Amino acid sequence: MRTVTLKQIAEELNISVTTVSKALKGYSDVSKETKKRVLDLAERLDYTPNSFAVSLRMRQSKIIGVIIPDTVHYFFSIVIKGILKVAEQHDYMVILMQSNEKFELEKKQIDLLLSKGVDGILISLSNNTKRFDHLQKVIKHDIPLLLFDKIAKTVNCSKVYIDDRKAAYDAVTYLINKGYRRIAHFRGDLNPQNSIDRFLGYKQALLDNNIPFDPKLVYMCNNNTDFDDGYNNAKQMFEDHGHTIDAVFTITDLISIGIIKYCDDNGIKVPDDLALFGFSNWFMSSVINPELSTVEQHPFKIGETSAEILFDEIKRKLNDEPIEYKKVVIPTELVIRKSSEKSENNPIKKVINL
Amino acid sequence: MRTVTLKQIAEELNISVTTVSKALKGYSDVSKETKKRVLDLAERLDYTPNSFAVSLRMRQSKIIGVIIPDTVHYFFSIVIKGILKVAEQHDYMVILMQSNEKFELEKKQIDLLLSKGVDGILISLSNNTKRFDHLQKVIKHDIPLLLFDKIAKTVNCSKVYIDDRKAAYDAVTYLINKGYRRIAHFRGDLNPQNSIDRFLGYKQALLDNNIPFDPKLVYMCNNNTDFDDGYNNAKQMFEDHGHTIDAVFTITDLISIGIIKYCDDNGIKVPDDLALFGFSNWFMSSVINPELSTVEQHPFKIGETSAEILFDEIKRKLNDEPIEYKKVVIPTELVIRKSSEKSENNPIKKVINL
DNA sequence: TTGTAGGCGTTATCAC
DNA sequence: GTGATAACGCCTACAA
Repeated sequence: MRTVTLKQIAEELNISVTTVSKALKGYSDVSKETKKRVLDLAERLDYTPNSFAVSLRMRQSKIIGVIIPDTVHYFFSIVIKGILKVAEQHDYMVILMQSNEKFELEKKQIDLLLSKGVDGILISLSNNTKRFDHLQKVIKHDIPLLLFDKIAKTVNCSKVYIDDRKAAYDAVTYLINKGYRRIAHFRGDLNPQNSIDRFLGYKQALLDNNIPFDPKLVYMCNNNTDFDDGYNNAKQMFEDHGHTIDAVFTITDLISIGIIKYCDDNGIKVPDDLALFGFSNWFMSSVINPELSTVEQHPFKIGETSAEILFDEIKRKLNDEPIEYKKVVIPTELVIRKSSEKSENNPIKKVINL
Repeated sequence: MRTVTLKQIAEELNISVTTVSKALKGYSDVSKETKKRVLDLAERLDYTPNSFAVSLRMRQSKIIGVIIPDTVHYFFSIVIKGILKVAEQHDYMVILMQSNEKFELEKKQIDLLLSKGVDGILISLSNNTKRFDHLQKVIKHDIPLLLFDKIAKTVNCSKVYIDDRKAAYDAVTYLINKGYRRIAHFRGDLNPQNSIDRFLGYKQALLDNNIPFDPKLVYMCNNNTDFDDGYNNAKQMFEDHGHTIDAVFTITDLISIGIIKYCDDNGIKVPDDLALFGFSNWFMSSVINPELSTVEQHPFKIGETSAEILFDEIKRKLNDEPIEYKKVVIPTELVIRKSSEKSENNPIKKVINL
């Protein structure tokens, strides 16, 4: 099917392209009658403007780019959902790319998005991104840019994230208040900021409660922080410390779930023998046995907020209004479930706002 | 930063735009020297072609559209990963949309993608899509279209899917061969084809093994087939039938996981009191206790294959080669885990190719 | 080997 | 109220 253009409508109606264009866009200086004729014909021919031409002319693509480390990730898939919802409301489309945690790929994808002329970019950095020239480039091109979740503090643009340190602090404090004393931490890689911050929050909570920090109770999850890390580290921990550990605070729910598995396999009872506290509130955590206490990050909100801010910046740029970069910290919440509650008759789920 | 165009390069070098264009595209009829000068300057100015102009001129966007019912879905997030991988290899970008299982939204999104001039569309239909005019429109526009997973048999285009009926048949047959006789089925909504097909496979397996089909053993999951459906239906089932049921085959892993939860809460042992067999091999199923037997659908393969076929069609269309629609059935596999194995010393995981 | 000219489809300016 | 014209940036047949 040959796609229909303004020109065709104009010829059919024996009027000029200009008039057709104006009629279609509801300009006031078109007679009611011509306007009706144009609209009718356009409707009948199922006219849709050629978006390449519009974009070329208007210097606007109505597309934003989104780069995340991985689509197969409960957290990110919800963030995406939030972004898509807001994009839709703003009549925008979303190009999605995943960096697979590779810096080089991320860099290339930024270039691709720039060359595609997207109106803005949302990105959650890969764990291996330590240089930010590619982000500077976006800024230099004057394309609105927003970092979410995995952010870089030194880059000058808007950011949406959570306070990992506080969230971890709250979780560990909760455990301490519950009476747990020897609390281990299964942390993530040394690099990513959230791994560092959650560790620092853990440490601070101990110190603020006069519990000595023992580096021997900190285990590193190198394997991209997955299930096996939890399982294997649990094994190691019990070898190292016998059953002297009260509780474990893990950088991610998945790690806790690995621990649960190890405990299941070895007749260790959660939470009675070992309490667990995860991070992220993956769906899985609410259905596993025992249900896992964790930190809710509100990924949908993160996605929504990020997109809202980006669209605001896009609009401002269009109107030549000044843009001030925003830093939004999405509040987290502790989700208390069975894995951290020793006594039997606790409520299954209560959410604590801190 | 003002973005640099061919014209600017041309002016700077005192040559024509044409020559610059040719040089950049490696045409043979440009002197080595001019070519070098152009390339150098382009490099230095960080020239990138304006993709709107290119698209307008070439009638190609280098973008494909993907519509899925929901991003927050283990299966689809892996499909997306497969699509993104292949798209990247083909130098294509992907616009992602989600229909939220709404027909109207799906329809609107098709229009948006068409108006955006995407080179092809991959779609997994919403459960509420019963009319296909919007798909016909895509075909009429001569835009390559491919349906995956949730397909419509009557639409004339390429398709990638699994044989739900056979997969269900295999799963239930497996249970029967294991000795289970009274096997219930928690099915999905009446409409979606996969819900119907899995039910039919279940039924057929019973009949082929001389086990009478008892409609009372079929429970409907209306609530968008989620965790609660499994939990509540399990409750209902035990009320209806006491402990006379051997096993349950569920339309989705999540339903099985709801059942596991109910059993946990009520002292019913899986698999000893009740065996379970799910569908989809969600990640969760491998870490829950007991690990869940299920059907592997190979979503990554589905994504890859779908994208490959689409790009092939896009290429053929460009070259005016004939296109023949493909129907690819991705083979499924049973993943046997603990939830279906009564005796204690079975291997934790074995994959059976059927 | 280089350049001229036309056109992709749309929009904006300005003259009639 | 209407339309001619130019421009967005690029590509390419054709002329020089």
